[in-house]
Amino acid sequence: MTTVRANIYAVADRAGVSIATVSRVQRGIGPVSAETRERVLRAIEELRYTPSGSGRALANQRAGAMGIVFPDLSGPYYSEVILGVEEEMVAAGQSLFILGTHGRDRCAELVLDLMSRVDGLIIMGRTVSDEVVRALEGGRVPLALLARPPVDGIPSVRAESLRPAIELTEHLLAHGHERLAFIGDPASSSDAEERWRGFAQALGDRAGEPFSAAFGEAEGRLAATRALATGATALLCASDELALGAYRAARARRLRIPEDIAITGWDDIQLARFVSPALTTVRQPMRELGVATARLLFERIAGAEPAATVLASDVVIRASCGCEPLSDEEEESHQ
Amino acid sequence: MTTVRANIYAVADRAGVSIATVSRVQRGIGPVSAETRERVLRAIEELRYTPSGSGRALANQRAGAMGIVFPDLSGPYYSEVILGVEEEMVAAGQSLFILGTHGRDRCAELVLDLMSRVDGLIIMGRTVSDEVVRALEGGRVPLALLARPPVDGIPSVRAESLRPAIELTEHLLAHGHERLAFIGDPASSSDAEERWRGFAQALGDRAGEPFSAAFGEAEGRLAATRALATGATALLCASDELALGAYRAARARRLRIPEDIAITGWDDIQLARFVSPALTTVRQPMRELGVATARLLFERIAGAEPAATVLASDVVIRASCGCEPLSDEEEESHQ
DNA sequence: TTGTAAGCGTTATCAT
DNA sequence: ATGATAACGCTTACAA
Repeated sequence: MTTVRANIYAVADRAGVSIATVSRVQRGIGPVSAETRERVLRAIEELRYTPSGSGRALANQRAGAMGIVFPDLSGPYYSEVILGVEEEMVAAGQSLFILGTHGRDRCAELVLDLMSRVDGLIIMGRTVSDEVVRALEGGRVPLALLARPPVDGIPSVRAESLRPAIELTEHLLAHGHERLAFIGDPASSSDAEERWRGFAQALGDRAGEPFSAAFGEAEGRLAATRALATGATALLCASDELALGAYRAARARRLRIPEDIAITGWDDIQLARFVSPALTTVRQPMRELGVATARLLFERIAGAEPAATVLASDVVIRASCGCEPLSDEEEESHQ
Repeated sequence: MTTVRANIYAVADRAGVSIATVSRVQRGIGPVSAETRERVLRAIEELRYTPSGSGRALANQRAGAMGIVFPDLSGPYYSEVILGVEEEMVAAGQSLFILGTHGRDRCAELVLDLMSRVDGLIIMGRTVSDEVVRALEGGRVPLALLARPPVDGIPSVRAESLRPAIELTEHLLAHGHERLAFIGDPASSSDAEERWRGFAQALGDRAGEPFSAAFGEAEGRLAATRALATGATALLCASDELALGAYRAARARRLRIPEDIAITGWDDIQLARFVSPALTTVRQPMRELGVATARLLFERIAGAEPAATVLASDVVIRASCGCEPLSDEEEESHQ
């Protein structure tokens, strides 16, 4: 089954040349006579020769690969961001390793192992602690952080959360709400934490406490139920998924959205446009987050010291906050 | 910035032993005296030594990595499947490369390059032609196919489409529909092709022609508009995204779903439960597809000749076909 | 128990 | 224009 692979010596033998010549022909560099090239190419073809990645990596002293460590691939957010990274990497001729931590312990070992196979590493979100990040840095290859704040000198790319959170909270206030509640766990990620901070900042001493919930529809439903029990009339949720849970909690209580209870989300997943009423939320530039992080990593590898980047996020007003629904045309223009 | 990395010689020097001993200690195999081990471990720690992946791969004659080639990461389907692959790979101690083709040409080169870095490769969907697959096989490392039919002797894992397509079509027929239309492009993937075949088979000479559309909401809307113009009263869509497009086409025509027009999807994305009316669709075991393919690949690498696998898909009846909506409790039991 | 030395498959520097 | 040959960093007989 596993065909024995032809190596550069086999090709050289077959073509009656040295391995150096084969290497030159293979990579299309250096001086080779047309006739020799012809012979070598034929041998390569006949033997179906492909250079070994590890041999090449060893000789080049570079793996030609990068890695990304992410918490989970569930939901549209992570996959979109990773897709951005992937496209940028491939465009730069690099292969991309992915490693999901899935809340696993011992993932530091896995990250370390991954690190030994790449020329650069992206660490996304709350996968490993700042401590581990510090330990990793300087260890082997350059790091870039994604969707988390910089750690010491290690730059990161993330989307802004504070300003949109304030804006959204003030928007709910402007709708006349007095009892607002925050659904989400500030401890779960730096993004969630910043959204909570914006909420609290806009509300001052009226902020109360967050109704803690991990990301996820079921958790959102539970937390929202608790919030509703306190008499809240507006729910600012840290993710669209949580908001969907809140929708269900509201329905279970026979509350109308937005008349009885206003709900907002975060991320602008496809679903946000389709639920009824359409969800007011915040759009993050997911793809761009990935692209920008890949570029940041390249710069670091090249020896530059790029600054941390914060990309803009935009509040998308739809109907769940109490505003008039957007027309289809207005929706289109958002795409 | 890029710290020079300590290699096995540096550690050996520091500990005053040979590189063989360092290697033994590092991997925890072979006889080493407690005292020596101690010294070596200290040196490893002080120098922050991690074995080079490429050096190791070269000496071991195995990369310790696998790869997956996928068409795109958009939508929940691909990311879920890839997540299944990733988890299984990591559980088996393998790293995972991802390569998206995004409809690129010249991706055969990229695949070839990837192949030279891995011990096994998963090829998903319509990324590369059967021809290229054949050329790849036997070239270097074992292959496993995912979401496409086996090619020659190369086994694959996929979800059944024919039976559910027939079942769904008959269900629409049972609702009294006489003019059914298929939305989707049978040429876009083997899955779509099989769904069309099931549709056509159940309908016999009443099947007509498919209203071709790539996967995607916008395409679905266009194709559905054309289908509606022919007087169709039931639309079987090859994906949930297409079905969402069909929803919009129906709304634009002021048609009620399901009273005036029945619509079904495929995939059971999260959205399917939230649109109104809830979407009747077909659920594929996405995660399991990934897991099963990873296992298949491992078996092949181990020298076995595993058979192709077809996993079951289930029709999920909701409201868009004309049935009574499921209660929340019934929904839960589906999860 | 430890060390020596021969690969593993490339690239790159010299000679020729 | 081509060919020896020495890295690259590791694993693994085989010797001591």
